[in-house]
Formats: sequence, C-alpha cells, structure tokens
Amino acid sequence: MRIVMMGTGTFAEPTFEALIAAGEQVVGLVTQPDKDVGRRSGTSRQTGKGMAAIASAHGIPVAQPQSINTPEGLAELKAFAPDLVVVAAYGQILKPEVIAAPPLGMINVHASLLPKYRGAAPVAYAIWKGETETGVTIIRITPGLDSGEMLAQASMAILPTETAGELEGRLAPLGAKLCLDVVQRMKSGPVSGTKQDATLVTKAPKLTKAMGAIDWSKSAEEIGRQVRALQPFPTAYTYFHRPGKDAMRIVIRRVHQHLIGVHGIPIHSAPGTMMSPLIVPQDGPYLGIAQVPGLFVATGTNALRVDELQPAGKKSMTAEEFLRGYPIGEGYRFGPES
RNA sequence: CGCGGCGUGGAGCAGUCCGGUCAGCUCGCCAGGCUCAUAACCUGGAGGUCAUAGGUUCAAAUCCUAUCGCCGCAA
Repeated sequence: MRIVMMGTGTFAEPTFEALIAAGEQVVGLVTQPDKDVGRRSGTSRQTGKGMAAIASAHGIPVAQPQSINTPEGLAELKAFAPDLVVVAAYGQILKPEVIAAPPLGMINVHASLLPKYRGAAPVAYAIWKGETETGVTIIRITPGLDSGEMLAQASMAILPTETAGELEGRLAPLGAKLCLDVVQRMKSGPVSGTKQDATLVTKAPKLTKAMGAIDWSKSAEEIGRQVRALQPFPTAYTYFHRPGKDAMRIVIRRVHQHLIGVHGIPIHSAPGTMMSPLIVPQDGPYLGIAQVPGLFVATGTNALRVDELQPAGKKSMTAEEFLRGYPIGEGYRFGPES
C-alpha cells in the first residue's frame, strides 16, 4: 500500500516517523513550502523544516506545492500514485478533487476528542475552555472541516499547568500510535467508522495575535488558561505602564493562580495593578501573611502571579529577574496599549 | 533593500535626547559579623576596553558613520 504523508508542524512528525519505523511504504511527503521567516536570513521560526528533514533522512521524495488545491499542486500529489494519504497538521483545507485522488481516501490525525474542537487549533481551545481531558481522533477526510467518520480515538488528561505546546507534544505520539494502528487495519480491508454527533460539535478556529491581548478584568483562572492556551503561539501579551514612561509590550509566558489576599495583597486593587509583597499599596484590608516573592497582578477576581515574561526587544525572563530591573512603584500596571 | 527595539561587571536594569561631577541600582558571588537558624540583617571585597571598528571633541556609555549579535512586529 503506497502511502503519502501530508503534514507540516511538529505535531505531524511522530506520525510520519512511526509510519516509516513500522516499515510502511511511505512514498512521498507533501508539506508546506519553506518560509523564510523573520528579519534578514531568519534565525529561527521556519515551518516545514522538520518534516522535510525527516523525509530526506529516509530518502523519501518531498513535494512542497504553494497550494495543494491548484491543478499543479494536485498533479504533484498524484505523481506519487498514493493508495492512501495520511494528513496531520497540514495547514490547508483540501478540495474534494484532492481528497478523491487516492483510491483509499485520506485519513487525518486530529488533536481533539471530536466532534469537539474542529479546526486549526484544537489543543489551544481545549485548554482555554477549561477542559480537563482531551485526546486524538483519527478521521476519514471529507470535504467538510474535520467532519468525517471517526476511525479511532484516544483520550488523555490535561494537566493543570500544561501549556498548549506541552500538551501537543504529548498528544502527537498518541496520535502517531493510533494512526499507525488504523493504517495497518486498512491494509487488510475496509475499516468502518462512526459518525460524529452533530449536536456536540464545537469549533476551534485559527488563533490570531489579537486573541493574545489579556483583559485583566477577567478572572484569574480564565487569564491563566488563556496564557497556557496561547503558549508558545501566538502568546498572550499585555502592556506595561509606568507613570512618565512609554508603554512597553510584554509577552506573558507563565502565570500561577492565587487566592486574593493570601499573600498580603489588598482586595481593592483595580484589575491590572501590579504588586509585589515588597511594595504593597497601602490601602485595603489584608487577609494574608505569607511572604512569597513575586510579581502579582490584580484581576477581576483573584491575584495572578506572573512567573515568566518577555518585554519587547528582550529575551524571556523570570519575574524575579524582571523585578530587579523594573522594581514596581506606585501606579504601575498592566493593561491595554493605551 | 518591510517596520521597530536592544547590546553597560555573572543576572535584570538606570544613565544616552540636554557630552565632563557616570560608571550607578536591585540581585548574585567571596570574606567576616549577628543569629538556635535562614532565601533575613550588618560590614567589607572581587568583578566592567559601557557589543566591535572608525570619526567629531580639550573631553564620549552619551554625538556621527559602519559592522556584528539578540529580540519583537508585520508577511
């Protein structure tokens, strides 16, 4: 059975490698064109690099059409003469003609418990929405977005402090195992699937930069989930305001939730107010006692402790380091740009 | 030739617009002291060609030019 792999991100890599390692006949890889990203000769951030590297390491030919949906792109796929195409995190929506190209169709590794979280960013949404469990589903690809029959599914608990990047890292091997299993079953005949329950469908659309803006009036829990969901991309951010200084954009990398008052923080601080136990505004009642160093920010509910952040033009740093360089004073706050 | 920020002792920053009194701050490190004890406190100490190379000037971290490196945004 001639198999073509279609995938781009790191999520696809374990599946690709599993197929190769299992001795399946992987005859080609279709991946996104290499993009030079960044300033001059991009130091980092390239997409498609990893997959292409794996392919060349195993002597597997690679196709990188600008769009798979053009006649040219489709021709490149057909040139591999695949019986089956395995898709994982490819990044382009496939047209019916493309899906129909291989005789056995296409299957997709999707990082959610379908029918929940159909779309481009299922892992991030699962965290953002506060799910405690997610998983991987192998589906048959149909013209609808992630709406095909489910061929296999496995679940996994979401850890309380896990970021989307970390969770995806754990889901990828699970997906690889499931996918390989389905592929091997397909070799011995048609595999039946179950339909997705249309009433349970939820969407996980592509993430945008704008989604990273933190609204400090929301609950600490919600902001915490947002930060984890948008890590490592597109990242949650806010602006650092100091009296008499220009606002500074800051990416919030990691936070920790705290009950308000427990660490000597006054109850009535406006959302976004920055506090440190060393310099606590002298107002409002205190409930707490513990001296825990750190950078605390008032939210709509509790205080949130920021553990790791990255000011514009700087590298990521711990809150401790940040506070040495930018000791908190009165009127310091996080908030929207202006 | 897309836009922008940054490079100051081991870490994070201030100082740069308005050149000289600027090499500073918060930590870390080393030694000593205090303490039952500590990431607490006190005293003392080591450590920097202020990214690099030129230029302007009596004088440059600070102004000009070029180079290297790091980062963010936009695609």
